[in-house]
Amino acid sequence: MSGDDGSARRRLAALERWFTQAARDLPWRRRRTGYSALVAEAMLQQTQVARVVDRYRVFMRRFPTVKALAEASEDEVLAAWQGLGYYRRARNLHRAARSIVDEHAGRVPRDAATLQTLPGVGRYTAGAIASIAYGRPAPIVDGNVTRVLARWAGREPAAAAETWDAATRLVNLAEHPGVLNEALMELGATVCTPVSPRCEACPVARWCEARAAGTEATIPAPRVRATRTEVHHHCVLVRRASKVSLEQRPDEGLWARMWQPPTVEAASRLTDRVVRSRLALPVTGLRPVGGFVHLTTHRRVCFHVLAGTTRSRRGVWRGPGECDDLAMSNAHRRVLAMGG
DNA sequence: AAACCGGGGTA
DNA sequence: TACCCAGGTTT
Repeated sequence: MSGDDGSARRRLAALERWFTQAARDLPWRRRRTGYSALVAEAMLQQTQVARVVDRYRVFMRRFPTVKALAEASEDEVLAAWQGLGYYRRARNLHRAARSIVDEHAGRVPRDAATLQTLPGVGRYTAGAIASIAYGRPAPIVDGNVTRVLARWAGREPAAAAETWDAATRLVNLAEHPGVLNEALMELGATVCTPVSPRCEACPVARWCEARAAGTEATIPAPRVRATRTEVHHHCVLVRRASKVSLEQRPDEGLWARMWQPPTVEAASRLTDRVVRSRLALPVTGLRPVGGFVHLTTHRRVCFHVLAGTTRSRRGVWRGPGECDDLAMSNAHRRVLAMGG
């Protein structure tokens, strides 16, 4: 072992010790299995811990085992994911469960390379499951790790490949790979935060180059975001008796395969009569009932909600409170609520 | 390498 | 308002 490795080991040991006493009590830390790690990591992709905690508990009660998840329908899984966003994660998790049952004897793979063959499991998620659930020395790089390592080195985040190399060196020097990996993320989430890092509470502050240079608040520099394109969704609450008509969105793109009221999409706002002319159902008494703006990462979606009636019976119909089993975005739940 | 994919908490 | 988040997939 080189002297550098020796000091690196001491720093990592300090970080691991810190984690064992500072770790938040999170539901997926109570009982560690490959399946619980898979579900948690899928939910946590681009989503903050606080938003996942309750959803994880409900999801695990509904689908307690890989087998239970594999046997569910895609619509059931999407409905359980409702409101979490990035719905492709739910479809990938569902496909991964079926792959585990069909091709891996119902056992979650233990090595990162095999894990990465599962749908929705990339290098990060594979490394997280392999290290945290199974103790393997697999590296992970997420938003937290990138920021922590950049500040530790006192410079802007390196190219991805270099960050992965650094994470690989660290995890190979760790006493407990899973503990180190979680410690790096926990540090980024609770101490080495994007704004106002709490360096006084940091177990590795005395070795931090950004701290020494006083640059911890400016690393990393804010990213430039693409501007959101504006789109207009004209949603029509088509009533017959006390029910409304629902349709399924296309297989690809925003809210793929999720449910919505009959909708006419356009680049700009349409008049009511143009909306009516583009509906599949014959609608009478069409009138506007409101609107709102829904923001996603890449779009500014202007919802224009209209209501009308029809005598047609075609399509899928649901009464108030009969939509819980259908996968629907938060925005479309809001649209339905405008129907009174 | 860059675009696309949600939604909400936070300052 | 604009930032960020236990990223993955596709082009």
